[in-house]
Amino acid sequence: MKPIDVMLVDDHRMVLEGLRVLLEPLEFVAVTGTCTTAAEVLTALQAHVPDVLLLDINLPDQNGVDLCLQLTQAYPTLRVLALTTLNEKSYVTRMMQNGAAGYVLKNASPEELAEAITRVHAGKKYFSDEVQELLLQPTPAAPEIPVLTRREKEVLALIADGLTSHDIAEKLFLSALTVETHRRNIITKFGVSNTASLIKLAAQYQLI
Amino acid sequence: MKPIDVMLVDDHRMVLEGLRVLLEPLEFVAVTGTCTTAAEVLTALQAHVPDVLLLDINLPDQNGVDLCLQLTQAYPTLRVLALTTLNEKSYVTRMMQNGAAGYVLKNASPEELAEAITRVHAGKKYFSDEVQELLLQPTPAAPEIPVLTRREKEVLALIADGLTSHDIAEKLFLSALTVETHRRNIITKFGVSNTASLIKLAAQYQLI
DNA sequence: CAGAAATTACTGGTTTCCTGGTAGAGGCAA
DNA sequence: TTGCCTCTACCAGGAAACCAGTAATTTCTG
Repeated sequence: MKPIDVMLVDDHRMVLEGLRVLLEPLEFVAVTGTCTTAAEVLTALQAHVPDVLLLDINLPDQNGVDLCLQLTQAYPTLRVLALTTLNEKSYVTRMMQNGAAGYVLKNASPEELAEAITRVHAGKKYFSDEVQELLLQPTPAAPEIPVLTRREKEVLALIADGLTSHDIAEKLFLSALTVETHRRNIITKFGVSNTASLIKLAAQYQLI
Repeated sequence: MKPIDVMLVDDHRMVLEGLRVLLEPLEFVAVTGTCTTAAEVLTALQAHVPDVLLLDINLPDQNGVDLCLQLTQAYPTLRVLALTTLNEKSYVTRMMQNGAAGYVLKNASPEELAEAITRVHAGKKYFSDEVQELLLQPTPAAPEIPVLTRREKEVLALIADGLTSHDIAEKLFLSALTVETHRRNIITKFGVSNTASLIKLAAQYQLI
């Protein structure tokens, strides 16, 4: 039986060499190439598309999340298996949305790597146990960040810088009464009743 | 001539295998052991102290910065060479303060690794080029964060939550005039003139 | 082109904040 | 025991913010 054709992608040569060594005893796996950059991957796949690609997320010239999308669209038979230290839900979901077939952490044992390669090659998904636990945890709801108009954003920034409505009016060539109206509208949108909690929320939402 | 006795420490086996492979061709280097945790290192060094220890910073059971101090104090002949992806000045300075003889990034070539090992074994220091550049960059001055008393912190938090001085007085069982005085003192300490910029700075300094 | 949204500005009022000053009591450290 | 710091509280007044309402003009979008 033809062994699974595997290509390795990681920005560190020592990781690539280590992977080679760990996969070498597996008779059903054949490591046919290694790359340290996204550019190298793109060039290599023009000549030869492997069955499975072990793909790090941190690459020097392009992040692995975007590269994954690019590759899985261009080569539908390719199975991408993320191999990373980044155990974060947002990375996992984005990689899967971009066509990855699996997500493995770098602390995986050779046996786990072998199983992951086998499963994704067979058309199945594979996740490290830790990653599965992570995915099962509820995602806190994103705060309802108010939508501000262009002028409101300007006024908010100046409020946060400590300017009074009178100061802001002078700076923006407006009437102080106009600024007061903008101020009122901003406060209403944030659902607060004074400047202190307005600025606190704006800082939390990184609007200032 | 006796080859340099080197021990490798990293939480990922694939990195350890990769390092082995990269160092194997070097006749003046002998890899005598590998460890994936701080506990393993401590046990191994009781039996045998190498000349040079390649030490990752992220370990599962103890961080490499503290381990470095522990090891260099217990084994004065041991040369510790940090090997990490963490290219941050604070890590570099802390590792060197804790007795490390060198700091190398994981993107180093085998030649660079060889040179680093040789130099630290000879009693010299070694830094990757990127690390040297990093060390030469000026460190931005830390902001002068005001020191608040216990009561001031309480009042500040409540101000940030949008309470008026009257509300705060009720909540803390104080006179509103007392709260006004605390407020004035806080504003003076921050060197601002209104609540908006007070709360913005407090958020920046992570005091609320 | 029409309708909606944004922007501008106003009236009149109340509430809150800020400023400058003062001072006594309690706790703590030298 | 003394001196300093923290906390408490007060006075008076002006500045600023907040509140509720209204409305015309400009810009944007479908």
